[in-house]
Amino acid sequence: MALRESGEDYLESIYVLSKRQGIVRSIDVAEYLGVTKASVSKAMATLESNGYVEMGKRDVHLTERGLEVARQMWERHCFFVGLLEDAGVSAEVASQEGCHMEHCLSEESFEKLRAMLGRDGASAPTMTD
Amino acid sequence: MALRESGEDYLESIYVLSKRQGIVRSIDVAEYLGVTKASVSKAMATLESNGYVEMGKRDVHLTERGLEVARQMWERHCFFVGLLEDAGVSAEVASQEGCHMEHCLSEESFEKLRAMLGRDGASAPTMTD
DNA sequence: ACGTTTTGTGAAACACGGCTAACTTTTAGG
DNA sequence: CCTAAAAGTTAGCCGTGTTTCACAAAACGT
Repeated sequence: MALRESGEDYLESIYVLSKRQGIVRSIDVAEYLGVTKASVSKAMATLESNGYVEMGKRDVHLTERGLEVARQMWERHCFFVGLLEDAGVSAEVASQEGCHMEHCLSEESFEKLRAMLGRDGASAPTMTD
Repeated sequence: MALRESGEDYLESIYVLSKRQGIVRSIDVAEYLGVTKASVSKAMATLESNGYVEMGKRDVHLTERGLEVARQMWERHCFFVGLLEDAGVSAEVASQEGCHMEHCLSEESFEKLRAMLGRDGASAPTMTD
């Protein structure tokens, strides 16, 4: 089953939160994404059944497969946020809007775009985003 | 009621088709977007009740309000498709993916991005897209 | 160790945006 | 004209992703 935009967002947030705080619980994801814990619970069940995450008693973590997606999303997030900020968009708005742009492109198109714009990760947002 | 991504797509397609052929019928929109005529019928009812389109007996046309949105979407479409094509993405893929990117940014952010990348419409796709 | 608070889950509902199928209305050919 | 095809509408369904509300389970302070 293919990953949807919302699934990618959940994976990305687990990735970011795990770098920030180590162990990630559902409630952390809910707060980070601004959804209810029930939504996270349901989403995690789906992601687990598709092999993207594993759920312990009180934590969630990415599988190899989930990590790959999460890293890719985060990389794109950084790219688009950086691009928008360089264009003069506020950090807050850039972060919000970059969140949507990161799901629009195929891997191939993204790489081509990044190559052309020559933003090879040097200006990635900090982990505190 | 705020316009969703799909609503913007409908408006944009009416705009493009009206330039191409003058009068636009629901069936034309359905074919252009690859959805059923039932879907178009439903969407038009919503768009009409929100003042974006007006429906005659056998045609649909944009109101002032709808036209403004449609033009803006088309402008962004051209921008993103051109950008991706310049990056080496095929016309077909660029058109598909640009279709999604055009809904991600606020007016303000888009203008800033366009200003920075200096693509002031010179390389807009042709109307036959 | 007990009770309270925090966290997670389950059921039911909703909005959205698609679909099919059946129907009506309009158009157009013979 | 009259009928057949094309276009439009309506009703009902589905999948996705939310929500709220009630409840279960775990963690924690005293």
